[in-house]
Amino acid sequence: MTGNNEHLFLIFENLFKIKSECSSEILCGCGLPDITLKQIGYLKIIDRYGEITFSKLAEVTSNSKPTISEMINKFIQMECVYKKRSLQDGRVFHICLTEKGQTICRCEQKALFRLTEKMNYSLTEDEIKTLVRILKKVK
Amino acid sequence: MTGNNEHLFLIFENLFKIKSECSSEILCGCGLPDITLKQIGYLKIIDRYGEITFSKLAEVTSNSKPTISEMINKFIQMECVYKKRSLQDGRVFHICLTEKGQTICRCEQKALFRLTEKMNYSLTEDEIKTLVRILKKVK
DNA sequence: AATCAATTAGTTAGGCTTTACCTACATATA
DNA sequence: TATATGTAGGTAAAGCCTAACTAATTGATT
Repeated sequence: MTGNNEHLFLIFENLFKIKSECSSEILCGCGLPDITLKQIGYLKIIDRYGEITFSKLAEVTSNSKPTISEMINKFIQMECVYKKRSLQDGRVFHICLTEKGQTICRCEQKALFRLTEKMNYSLTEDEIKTLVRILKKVK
Repeated sequence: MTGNNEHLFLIFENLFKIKSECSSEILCGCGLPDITLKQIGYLKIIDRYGEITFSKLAEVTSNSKPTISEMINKFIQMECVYKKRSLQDGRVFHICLTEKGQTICRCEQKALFRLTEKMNYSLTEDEIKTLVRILKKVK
């Protein structure tokens, strides 16, 4: 029992390490070493909406509009988002993620995808089926 | 191939989600919602040394000594570390992690351990052996 | 239909608090 | 005297705010 758990721990520690190396690599590739957790959180909200106006973003993040203006200006400098003027209403801007912005907020998913690619590469089709069958049971 | 990868992705996404729920739970349990990544980084350095003096910590983190004093005072308030006066030299203090401090910087390991416990609980011994055998191959 | 006031979206200016640093100087112990 | 740590006071950046501004739209009124 304990021996098994020990083994499992070491095996999964290795897998988690591989994944976190992938995500560090992806994030480093964006060239924004000083990005903060808060900023990533806001990028994720923008990603969730696909496109969002300043007012709506102020509303959903419970911030004032000037705070959002400032934040978005910084994001534009960082090349994470861009502004798109609305055709219906000239006062309105839609905030969209750039490629880089998407990479940052989907970093963990991309890293996980790389990990599964590595598995696909190292394992046979049968082994993968067995793996899926067993791990499906874990709740 | 692609189908397999898709399956693997979903299965592991679930496992990673379970683990990250565990680590959030552990961290929330510490009652320090405003702790920063920098602070956690410094706690990990203290953990690595086991016990460390102010001067040494200033040296290894490339900070000035007053910066360390200030940081440690905050950590003491947060109940993450305590000071222990050296018996050999009354000028020297050793900085040690409290239980809470250890919990914070070993949070990811504890979460991984909880995940493997869940696996142990959900799977048979044979399944675990198969799992270990297969996953050992992933590089 | 033309116009002008009110409303709305976003910006600018200026200010506050906290984090995370610093230097210069003070205190206690060796 | 030299060394370990502490105190005082200061800086820059992050992340927030309010008040006042500009530009576009809406809608009531002539």
